Amino acid sequence: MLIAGDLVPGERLSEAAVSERLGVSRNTLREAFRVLTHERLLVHKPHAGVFVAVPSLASIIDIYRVRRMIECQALLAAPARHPASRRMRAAVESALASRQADDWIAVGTANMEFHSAIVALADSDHLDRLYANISAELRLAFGLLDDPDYLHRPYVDRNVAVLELYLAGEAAEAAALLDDYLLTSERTIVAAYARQLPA
Amino acid sequence: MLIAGDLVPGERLSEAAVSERLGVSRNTLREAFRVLTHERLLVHKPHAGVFVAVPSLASIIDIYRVRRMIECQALLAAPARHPASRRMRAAVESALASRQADDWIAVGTANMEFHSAIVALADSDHLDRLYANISAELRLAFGLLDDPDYLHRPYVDRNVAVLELYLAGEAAEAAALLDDYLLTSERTIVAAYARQLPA
DNA sequence: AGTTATGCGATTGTTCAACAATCAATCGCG
DNA sequence: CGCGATTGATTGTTGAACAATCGCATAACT
Repeated sequence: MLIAGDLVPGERLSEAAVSERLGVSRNTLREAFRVLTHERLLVHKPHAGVFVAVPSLASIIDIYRVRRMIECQALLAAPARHPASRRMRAAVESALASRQADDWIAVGTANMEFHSAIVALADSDHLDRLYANISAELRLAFGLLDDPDYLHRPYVDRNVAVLELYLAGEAAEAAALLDDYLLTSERTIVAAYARQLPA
Repeated sequence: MLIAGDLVPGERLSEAAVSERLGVSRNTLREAFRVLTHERLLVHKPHAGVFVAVPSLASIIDIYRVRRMIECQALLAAPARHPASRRMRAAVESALASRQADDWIAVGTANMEFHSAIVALADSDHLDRLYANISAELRLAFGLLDDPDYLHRPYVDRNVAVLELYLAGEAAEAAALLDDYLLTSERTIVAAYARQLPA
């Protein structure tokens, strides 16, 4: 429900209401709340309840800083023909197909899968898990701005270019392109976010 | 108890026993177990219970890979005279004092604080949290090998050198030294670990 | 004898009900 | 109109209960 955008950031989640809604007991629900809070998707205010996290501007900027560091390093240090490159290719093709069908939410998830595959190039469980968390948090932020076309369209072709460069063995160029790409993406999101936040 | 080494990796934690030992109810304890499991300090086997995590060799190698990537990047990109440099200096001095007193556990925690401060140079909440998790996991591994002298002694002087270089504005040299330092540290740990594991 | 079924005991998974602690909003009062 | 006390609702925590599941020891069988 959180990553599907069914829940509005900032919304308070009553234990009684949600547990009845989901058909589980309060105690079981609290266990789930604890881990989701640890994943930063919920925030827990003692004696006040849990709320759907509202990604702050600072948090978004932080996320992009981490993404640039991790994704670019992963791409730079990746050996040629790493197994994860199959995932990259599959994600790119899925994005292209979804763009053809004008399904921009699918394009968005395909793009995120592409970046997740890039991180997988580093062969690190810890980085994979960190990236999964970051992605979920970013999804929450995306849910706030509703214009998937504008958000995801420009990056399909860039992903193709990054993939081509990497497959051609030009890792440094691929990383540089990715870094620039992430910077502009960050700028777009931050702008849209700042525009919408005061409202 | 986990990071203090009171619990042996692999040990099973009975809900009833631990809840009585700590004076909390089973439900409350299960909430705690859930987040500690999410932090990788415990492992949860369905219908079998939770166990103190046993850091695998693969996990240790992974941790060092992540450390090299994050710490070196943080050091490289850090602006001069970053606030966190005070933490670095304080940690180094604490380590020196503890070495004088032959308190090698204190030296170990001071060294870890030093590296935590390096990560703080990146000004990233997400990286700080990731590093806290990694540190706890590493502490668990250290608890398995009991020779704090051998594990921490060689690195006090290296930390001094890294700090000096960074403060002198030679970030690249500092990062290079740190990278080499982490590589030899990893080698030492892995060797000691592999030596002790079969027993 | 060795191996496979079987039953038992113990532990986890989950729920429910209850109560204390705490917070927020309402109401009353100066 | 501002401020403080009271009330109401929600969270925090506990204890007990029961079903589901697993590991193990016993028993049966080839």
